[in-house]
Amino acid sequence: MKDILEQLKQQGYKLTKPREKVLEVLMHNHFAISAQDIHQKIKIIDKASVYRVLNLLEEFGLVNIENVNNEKLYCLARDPHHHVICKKCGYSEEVACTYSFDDFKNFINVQHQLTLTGLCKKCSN
Amino acid sequence: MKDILEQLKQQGYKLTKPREKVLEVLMHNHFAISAQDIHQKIKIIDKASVYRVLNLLEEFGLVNIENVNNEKLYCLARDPHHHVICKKCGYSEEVACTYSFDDFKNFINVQHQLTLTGLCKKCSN
DNA sequence: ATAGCTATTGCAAATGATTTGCAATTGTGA
DNA sequence: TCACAATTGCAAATCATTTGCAATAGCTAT
Repeated sequence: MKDILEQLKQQGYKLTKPREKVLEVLMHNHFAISAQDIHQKIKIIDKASVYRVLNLLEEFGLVNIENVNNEKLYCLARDPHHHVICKKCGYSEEVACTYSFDDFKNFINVQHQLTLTGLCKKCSN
Repeated sequence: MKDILEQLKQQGYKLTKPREKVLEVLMHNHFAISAQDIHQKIKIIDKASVYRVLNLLEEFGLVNIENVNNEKLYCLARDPHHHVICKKCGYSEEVACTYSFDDFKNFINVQHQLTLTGLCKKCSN
């Protein structure tokens, strides 16, 4: 986490409580989590600020994003991996990222976002 | 298109104008398009109905979905492929889908949704 | 330490995509 | 053609995310 905060600081961004807190939650949460749920865990921080921090992290490619039920789920971009997420209950499991891209001729700064959704065993009964 | 409508009919769904019109737009549009833009092209159909049709198609796995700027983009699921989409202007190009999944032990009915976003040449100046 | 400048925050209100309740309409099978 | 259930259009509600702005808090130089 220090790494990331330092990295941001080097870019001229201040080291603030919202940034620290949101990163803390992401650090301790190995699965994809929504902005709403992050805010739930750190109510001291305003929801708008949670969104602002997440957008900053996204801009720097520091988080992976997945979309489930019209809501973005965030996860720190450690090793490239994704999640299978149950559409009903939200249960998820890690999946290694095996995707490799050719270079894009006409695009720069391409980021990918893979969302795998399905029904977990429990919910499929 | 007849195929899809027939397929739905076989499942007990009625053959209605909204379903026909939305499919028509998707047929003629090889790139990812938003519900809003679909509605723009067929204003006779209510926006709510456009959404209902799209959700139905999604349920049946007949469309691929990508997420750009908090908005879902739909594309008929013909051959497995995706799009690189410019975050700024919306310009997009097709990309073959090279993703292959292992079987999932604890999930069924897994669908994948891959979104590639970046900046196109024009917008990167 | 302090002062001062600017980035960042919290708050409340706005936005915008998507969903929903319900009465009216329409497709389908008899 | 009739009757019934599914589906629509409309308007209002939801819900995630964004934004304007005044107040606050980092950071740098003194």
